[in-house]
Amino acid sequence: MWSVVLIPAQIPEGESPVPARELPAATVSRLTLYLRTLDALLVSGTESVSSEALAESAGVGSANVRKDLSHLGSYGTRGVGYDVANLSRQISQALGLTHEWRVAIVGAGNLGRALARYAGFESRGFDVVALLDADQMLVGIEVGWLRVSDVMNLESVLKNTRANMVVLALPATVVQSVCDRVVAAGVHSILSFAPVALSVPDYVNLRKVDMATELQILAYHAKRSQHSSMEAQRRTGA
Amino acid sequence: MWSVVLIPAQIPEGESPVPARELPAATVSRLTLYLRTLDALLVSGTESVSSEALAESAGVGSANVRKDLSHLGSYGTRGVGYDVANLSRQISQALGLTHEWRVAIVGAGNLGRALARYAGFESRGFDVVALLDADQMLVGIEVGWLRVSDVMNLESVLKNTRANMVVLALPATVVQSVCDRVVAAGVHSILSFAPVALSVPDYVNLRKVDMATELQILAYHAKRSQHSSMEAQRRTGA
DNA sequence: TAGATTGTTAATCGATTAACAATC
DNA sequence: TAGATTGTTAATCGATTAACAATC
Repeated sequence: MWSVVLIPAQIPEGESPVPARELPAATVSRLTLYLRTLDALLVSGTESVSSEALAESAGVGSANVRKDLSHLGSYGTRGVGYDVANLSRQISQALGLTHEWRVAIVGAGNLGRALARYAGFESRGFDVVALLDADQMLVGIEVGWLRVSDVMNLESVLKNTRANMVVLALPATVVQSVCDRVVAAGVHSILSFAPVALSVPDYVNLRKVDMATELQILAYHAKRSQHSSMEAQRRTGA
Repeated sequence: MWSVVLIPAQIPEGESPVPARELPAATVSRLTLYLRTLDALLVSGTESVSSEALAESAGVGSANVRKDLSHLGSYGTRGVGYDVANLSRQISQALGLTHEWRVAIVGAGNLGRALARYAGFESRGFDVVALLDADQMLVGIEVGWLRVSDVMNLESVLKNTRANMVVLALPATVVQSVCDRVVAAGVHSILSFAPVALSVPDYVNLRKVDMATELQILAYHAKRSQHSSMEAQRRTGA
C-alpha cells in the first residue's frame, strides 16, 4: 500500500525568508526582551550568552527561553550557549525589524508629544515621520524634529510621509473615526492608546496600550496583598 | 465508609469581603473593560445589559464574559441580563477600586508629565499626589495641580503624601535604584514604563508597560501580513 | 574525557469556547 | 407559556515547566 506524501515545494531563499510557522504570541513578546539584552551584550563585547543568563535578564525561566528560541531554529551551541551577534540578527529578522517602519502619531496632546520624543522608538528602527492633531492651537508647533500637521490632511500626510504604522494618542470620543480613516488610507498596523475597543476589519493589525487598565490591575493585586497581610496580622494576634 | 468533609468557616461579612478565590489574570484585565462599558451605560441610563452586548464592546466572546462574571458570583438574571448599576459595583469592589489609591509619579520628563495630566487616572479613583524628578531644571515647575519635587526627597514625599502606588517613568539606567528606594520606603505597588526588567522582592506588585515592545510586536504581525499578501499576489500571477 | 548547556519531550497548568440545561 | 439569556460543563487550545538525552 502506498501513501501519497506531499512535500512542500522548496521556497527560494531570499533576503527575508518567510518563517515556516507563526510564532506564539507570548514568544513574540519575550523575543523583544531578549533582543534588548542581546544588544546590550553586543555593546559590551560579550560574545556568547546562556539561556540561563537571558532568562535572568528577561525575568522568565530558562526553559522558556530555550523553547522560545527553538522556534527560530537552532542557533545555540550545546555546552556553550548562543552567539550574541548571530542570535540578535536572527531575532531582528524574525520580528521584522530589518524592515523600515515609518510611524505617524495622531494626537499631539501630552501623550502624543511624549511618544514623538520617546527615544525607545528611534533606537529600534521606528522612524516617527509625522505628528498630527485637530486642535488649531497645536497645528504648526514644533515637537522635536517634527511640525504638527492638521489631522484634516491625514490622508495626504500618510501618503507623503509613506507611513506604514500609526499610533493613536487620541481621546476615546474621536478615536474610532480617525481609526477608520487610517484604515481607509491603507495603513493597517495601528497601536492605540485610547481606552476603548476599536472595531477594525480582520486584516488590520491592531494593538492597544491601556494605562488606566494597568493601574486597575495593580490595584487588584495591591488590595489582595493588603488583605492577606492584614489577615496574617490578625492570625498572629497583633 | 465515611469521608471527612471540611466545610470552610463562615467569614463574617464586612465592608469589603475578601473574595473567595484569586481571579484569573486574564479575567482581571477584562473586568476593567467591562467596567468602562458599564459606567458609560450607567450615564446613559441603561438599566440592564446582556453578556452579548458587554462582549461586543470589549471585543471578546460572550461566553468569555459570562465565565469572567461568574467568578464574582451570580449577579445576572437569566432571560434578562445583568443589572448595570449592581454589576458595576460588584466589579469595582472585586478590583479594589473602592479603595483610595494615591499615586506618586517618579520622572517628570515628557512621559511623566503626560501621565500626571492623564484624565483616565483621576476618573478611576487614582489620585496623583506627587511628581518627582532628579533634574534641577524640572524641580519646582508646575504640572497640572502639582509641583515637581526633588527625587532626592523621595522617601519624605512618599510619606507626606501617603502614596500607596508609584509609577516609574524613568530612563532604564536609573530606574532600578529608584525602584529599590520605593520598595524600601514601603510602597509595594509599582507600575514601570522603563524598558528593563526590574528585580523586586516577591511581595512587591510590579507591572510593566513597554511601548517599544508593543511597536515591535506590531511590526512582527505587519511583516507577516505583508508577506502573505505578497504571496497571494504571486500565486494569482500578478 | 568531564562539565556545561542546548533542544525537545511529555506533563501540567491555565484560558477559551461551544453547547445547553436551568430559569427568568 | 414562549423567548431570551444566564451559569456551568466539558472539550479544546495554547503556554509553561521540569527533566533529560544529545552534544559541544
